[in-house]
Amino acid sequence: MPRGRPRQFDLDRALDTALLLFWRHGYEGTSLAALTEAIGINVPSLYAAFGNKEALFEKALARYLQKPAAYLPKALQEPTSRRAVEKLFGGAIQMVMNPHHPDGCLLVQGALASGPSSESIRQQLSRRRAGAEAAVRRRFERAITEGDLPSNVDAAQLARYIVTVLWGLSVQAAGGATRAQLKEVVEWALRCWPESV
Amino acid sequence: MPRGRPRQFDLDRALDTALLLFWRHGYEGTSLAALTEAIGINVPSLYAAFGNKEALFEKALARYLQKPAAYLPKALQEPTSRRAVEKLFGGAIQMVMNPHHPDGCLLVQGALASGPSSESIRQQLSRRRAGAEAAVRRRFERAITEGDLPSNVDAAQLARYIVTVLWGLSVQAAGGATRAQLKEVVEWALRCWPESV
DNA sequence: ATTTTATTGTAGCACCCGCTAAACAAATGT
DNA sequence: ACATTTGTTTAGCGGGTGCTACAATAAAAT
Repeated sequence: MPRGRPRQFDLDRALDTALLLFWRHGYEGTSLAALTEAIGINVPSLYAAFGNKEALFEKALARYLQKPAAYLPKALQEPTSRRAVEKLFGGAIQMVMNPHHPDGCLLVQGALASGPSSESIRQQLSRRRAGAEAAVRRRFERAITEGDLPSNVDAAQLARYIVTVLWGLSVQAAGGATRAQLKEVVEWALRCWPESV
Repeated sequence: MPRGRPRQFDLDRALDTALLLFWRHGYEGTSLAALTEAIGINVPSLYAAFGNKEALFEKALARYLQKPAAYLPKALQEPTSRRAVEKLFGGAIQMVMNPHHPDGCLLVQGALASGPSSESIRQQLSRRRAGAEAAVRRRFERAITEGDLPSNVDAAQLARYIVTVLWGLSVQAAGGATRAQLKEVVEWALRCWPESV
């Protein structure tokens, strides 16, 4: 057991609660008062545990990527690129429409546009989105070397198209689309899939 | 000339300035102080002219739909649905990448997620997005009756797919994508276009 | 010239923002 | 028992938020 007085709340549960708030209301739309009230602690405890609002968001974001957004790297492990993308979209819809948490993707809802004080958060989310796109691109590059995708396909272009639809799904989810509707969107999106040979 | 002391600033120019700020920083990220400073007036003048922050945003939004976002209804006037969609995406890219104003679409950047105090703005933008989708859907329904699109195509589904890509383009633009990259995305998006007959 | 109407400038409202100092409480180490 | 370490509590900081009362100003109407 550590030295001093033991913490009276669970760090992970607190992070989960913070994640939900940031997810639903965005970085700017989530106040410290809302965070501390939802977690059930008071402000100094939050600061002692997480640093400040920005650091708390970053830790919540890391938690987001490890848990709800883990469907993405997992989907890319599918044996074929086509099945990877199908699983990617399937996982995205399942996450984005999960009634246990807000609709949409934190990488999009967190801070698309923001005031000057939240610029760094905005940029960080932008980088994370670029990271997701890069992961998809690398998967397609591998698919090309494996003959799974035609060699005349530009992996970067295809990846950018796929994640563009992905971010679009997040916007649609925020607008109240249903799961069935998003599935239809994905079906349309994949009709252009380049057949091998 | 009206009765009292004449207004010392131009309403339309002020609205344009407000629009740019809301567009770049979102509704929540734009403070009254930033607005009045950018317009060059002080707060009571703004309130006398526009009501309050919410009303100002709504008027800026109306201006946005009439000017920068006018490409959408205009594109739908093209003789064929295919050319309408091509022009729609072309216009979107041109707007979303215009160096004279922020990257992205106000309907997406304005308030995707927000705090409780901006809920009504969020919902209003959501309704506007749904309105855009409905306009595209109606154009496709017309195309089906004209034989321009196969009758087995679901106009609502296709419209939802198209605007999903559209909102995705806005997110990509906010992430620093180039015009050429967005054009490639659109090219991929349209490979699935249902051929007539 | 005076009254009327509308806009502008000054000043400040109540409230919320992110954040922190200082005292208190609960555990461990010696 | 006592000091040390750490978390919690209370209280409040400076500054920003959206917004408004009030007086000064500039035009038209009489």
